Amino acid sequence: MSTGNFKHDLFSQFARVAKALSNGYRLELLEFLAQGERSVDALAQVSGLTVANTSQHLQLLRQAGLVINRKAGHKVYYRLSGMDVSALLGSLREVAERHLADVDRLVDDYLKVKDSLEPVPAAQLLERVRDGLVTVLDVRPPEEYAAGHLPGAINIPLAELEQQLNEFDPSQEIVAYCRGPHCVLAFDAVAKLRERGVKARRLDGGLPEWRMEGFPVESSST
Amino acid sequence: MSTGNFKHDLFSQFARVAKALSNGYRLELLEFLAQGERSVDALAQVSGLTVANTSQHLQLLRQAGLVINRKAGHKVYYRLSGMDVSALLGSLREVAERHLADVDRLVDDYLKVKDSLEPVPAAQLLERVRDGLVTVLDVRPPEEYAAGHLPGAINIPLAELEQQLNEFDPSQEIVAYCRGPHCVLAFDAVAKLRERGVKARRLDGGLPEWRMEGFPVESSST
DNA sequence: CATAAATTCAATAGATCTCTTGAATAATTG
DNA sequence: CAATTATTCAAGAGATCTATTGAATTTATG
Repeated sequence: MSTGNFKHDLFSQFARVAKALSNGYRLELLEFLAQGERSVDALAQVSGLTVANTSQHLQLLRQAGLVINRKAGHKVYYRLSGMDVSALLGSLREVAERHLADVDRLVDDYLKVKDSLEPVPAAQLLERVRDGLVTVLDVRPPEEYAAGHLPGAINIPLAELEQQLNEFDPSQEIVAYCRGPHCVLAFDAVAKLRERGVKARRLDGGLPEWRMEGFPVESSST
Repeated sequence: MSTGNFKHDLFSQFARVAKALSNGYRLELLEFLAQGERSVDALAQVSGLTVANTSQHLQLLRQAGLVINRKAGHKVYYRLSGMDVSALLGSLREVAERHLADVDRLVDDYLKVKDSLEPVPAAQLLERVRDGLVTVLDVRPPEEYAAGHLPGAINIPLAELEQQLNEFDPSQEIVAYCRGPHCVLAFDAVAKLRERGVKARRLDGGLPEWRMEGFPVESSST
């Protein structure tokens, strides 16, 4: 593999990492992994890929140094190799959003509410939670919530939000979050809550972004 | 291209950007472009690719939103579409260096001096330059120097350094820089200078990193 | 120890990427 | 306007990537 040309060899290695990111399904897997550790078939389920295919993608990600795995019983659990991987994904997202017209169009089409929903910055949320001014709502599936969530957040997956709407105090502001900046769950949750007259906003970013800022993360009994 | 699945479509777009980065030659081209605007055949020369091939790679980078171009006379000049692209490349570099054993080995093999050369952080260099304590040395080719360099830096390409060694005041510290964190030019320059008893160190990062920190950049008459 | 569950391995067809080659296009120069 | 220069276009061969399939491996369970 080595050509003896330092620069070329080095850049080929960098390219290897980028190549691992160059497939939509692998990026989806990485977003799931950014929520916390998951087994191969859990990932296969959420991504909609076959198990064998998921396994192959995960191995490729591992060879690129983006994820690591551990064996427990007859399951294999994968997770991100570090927070710098989340940072890299964030960088990729940002460049795509800023320079690709197609992304802009997509986001506009699907997240139309976007403009009307000024997101709450992480640092600001932390203050408000301390002052008891807001309720933090985690709308991800329970497994992801269990693997790690914002301190004090309550977990109501989007599907169940409808039923529990009347439990909310309309005077208390709700801040919802999910997997990341483009995760639709939080958008939908805020829309639903507002329809019912509940004051609701969206956190700027999801759990990985919160974690990257160095803020505390709570997790349920493992 | 659209599947109607928002998440999938969005991630496919992100993957498109990563795909553009998934080739060593394209990463090299991007590093050159991070120094400043260049024409297609200038890039073909420095990269060692044929012109047609270089053009193809550049078009792919353009479609991914990473570079933009302008036509002047019968030349086409390409440049990065923004500083966020430099940031993305830095993120990629960092992840690769931290999690890929091959990169570690490469860097160790070729940049052995690394440990003995504590690099100077950009902010620190700025202070020292103001106090007149150091001479800043740009060892890149003159075209890249002309396109932008650190304020007050003198330009002596590595090849010519040998001849001009006795011009340096041995009591004055030299800080050398080139294209980026793994650019060998600065490493070699520092090694050469030290051999001759000149106090020399390396800047932490190259011009793109300096620029990203928001420090001033000087450029010669265009 | 046989069976089941979770993951990986191996082989393959079809799609995509990359480099080369030679021609086509556009702008400049004499 | 013909010749030159810089870039892009188009087509094709060979390499690489991706999803599928079915078998192999590893660990737990009854």
